[in-house]
Amino acid sequence: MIEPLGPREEQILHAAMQVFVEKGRHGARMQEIADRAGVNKAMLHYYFRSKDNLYATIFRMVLGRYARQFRLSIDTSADVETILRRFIDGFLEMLNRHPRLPMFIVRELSEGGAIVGRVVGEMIEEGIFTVPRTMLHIIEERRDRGEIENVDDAVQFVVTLLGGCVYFFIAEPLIGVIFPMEETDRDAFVAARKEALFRHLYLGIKKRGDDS
Amino acid sequence: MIEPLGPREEQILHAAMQVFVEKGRHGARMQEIADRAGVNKAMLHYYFRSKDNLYATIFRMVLGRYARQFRLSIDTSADVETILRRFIDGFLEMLNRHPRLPMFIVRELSEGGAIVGRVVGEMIEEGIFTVPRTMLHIIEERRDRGEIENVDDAVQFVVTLLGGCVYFFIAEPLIGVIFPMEETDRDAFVAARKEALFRHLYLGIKKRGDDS
DNA sequence: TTTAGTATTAACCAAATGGTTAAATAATGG
DNA sequence: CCATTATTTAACCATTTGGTTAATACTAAA
Repeated sequence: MIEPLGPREEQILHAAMQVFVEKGRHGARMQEIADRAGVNKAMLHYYFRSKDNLYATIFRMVLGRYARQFRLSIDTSADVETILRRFIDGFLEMLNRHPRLPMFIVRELSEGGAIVGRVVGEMIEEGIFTVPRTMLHIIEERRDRGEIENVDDAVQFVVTLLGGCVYFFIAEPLIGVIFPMEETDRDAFVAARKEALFRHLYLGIKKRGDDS
Repeated sequence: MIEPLGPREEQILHAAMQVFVEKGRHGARMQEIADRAGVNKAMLHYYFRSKDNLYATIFRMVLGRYARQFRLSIDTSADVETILRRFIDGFLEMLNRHPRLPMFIVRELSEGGAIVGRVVGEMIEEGIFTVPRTMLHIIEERRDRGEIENVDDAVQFVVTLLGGCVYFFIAEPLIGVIFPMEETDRDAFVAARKEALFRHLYLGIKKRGDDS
C-alpha cells in the first residue's frame, strides 16, 4: 500500500509541509514550494497531480503526526488524576514544540471543515486518531465507577479539556494584547498553563473528601 | 469624528461583512461584494480605497459588535458564581447567534495576528474591549477577598474560560466527527455546554464547604 | 440654464498563479 | 549500443483578480 518515496518526493513533501503550515492552503505558492525543494515547479505536478492533491497529502501527514504523538500520552490503567495530568502535560508539550499545528488545522476548518472531517473520520476508523474518544470512555467509566463526580456529560468535559489545551496556541497574539505580561516567554506560560488547567479541571470533578 | 454613512456606503459595508465573514480576507472577492451590494465594483474603490482598507473597516466593525454585546454580560457587584454563570451564558448565547464570528477572528489571527493585535489594542485603550481584563480583576479581587480558592494565576483561569467558550465554535466540524451525536442540533449542545462549562470551572475554584 | 462637483459605469490593465507542453536529458533494460 | 521509459526543464497559457480610467449621468447651487 505504502510505496517507498523517492528522494524527490521527499524533498517536495518536506518543502510543501513547511510552506503549507506557514502560509495555509491558499497563501502557499507552488513556486515557493518548488524553490524551497530546489526543484522545477513542473515536478510538483509531475509527482502530485495538483496543488489540492499535494495539500491533501500534507494534511494527512500532519494530522498523522499529531495523532501519533498525541496517543503516547495516555495510560488507561492509572487513576484519573494521573491520566489527566499526563494528558495535559503531553499534549501541551507537543503543541509547544509545534505551535503552528493547531492553527494549521483550524485554518482548514475555516475553509468549511470538509477535508478535516473526512480525514479525521478516516483516521478514527483506522485507529490512528483515538485519543479524544479514549479519554471520553475513561471519564465515563470512572464516573460510573464513582472515582469522580460532577460529570453529567463527559463529552462536554472533554471538549473543555481540548479547548483548554489548544486555545492558547490559536489565540496567542490576542492573549498577548489582552493580558500584557512582562517576561512572556511561551515556555513559562505553557508550564503555568499545564498546572493551572489541570487544577481547574481536576478540582471540579474530584470527589469531595479526597486528599490526594 | 464619525461622519454619517451614505446609503451606498452602508449597502457596501453590509455586503462586505457578509462576504468577508463567510470567505475570509483572501477568499472574499471584490466582485462578489459588489454584486451582493448591487453596485459597480469600481464603487468599492471609490468609497473605500482598497480591499485591505475595506477589510480593516469591516474587521473593526465586527470586533466592535463582539465587544459591545460581550460587555453587557458582566456585573461586577454580584458574587463569583453569578458573574461566571452570566458571563458564560451571555457569551455562548452571543456566539450561538453569530457562530462564524470566532472563526472570522481566528482566520485573521492565522494571518499573523498583526491586524487583530493592533485593533484589539486600540479598542482596549478606547475602553470598548474591556471584558477579559475586567473578568481578570474580578477573579483576582475575589480570590484575595477569600471568596474563591485555587486560583494562583488568574490569567490562566480566564484563558481557560475563554477557550472553553470559544473552542466549540471553532472546532465544531471536528467535534462532530470525533463525538458523533444523534440529535446534534447546536442549540442543545450549546445549552449543555453552558451548564457543563460553568460547573467544571466553578466547582474547581469554589470554596470547599460552601453549599450554594 | 449654466456650472461645478459628485456619483456611476463599462472597458481595460498588469500582475500573479496554477497548470500544461514539447523538447531535452537521464536511466534502464535488452 | 539502441530503444524505450522515466525524469527534468524552460517557455508558455488561460484565468482570476485587485485596481484604474476615461467617459457619462446626476445633483445642486448660482
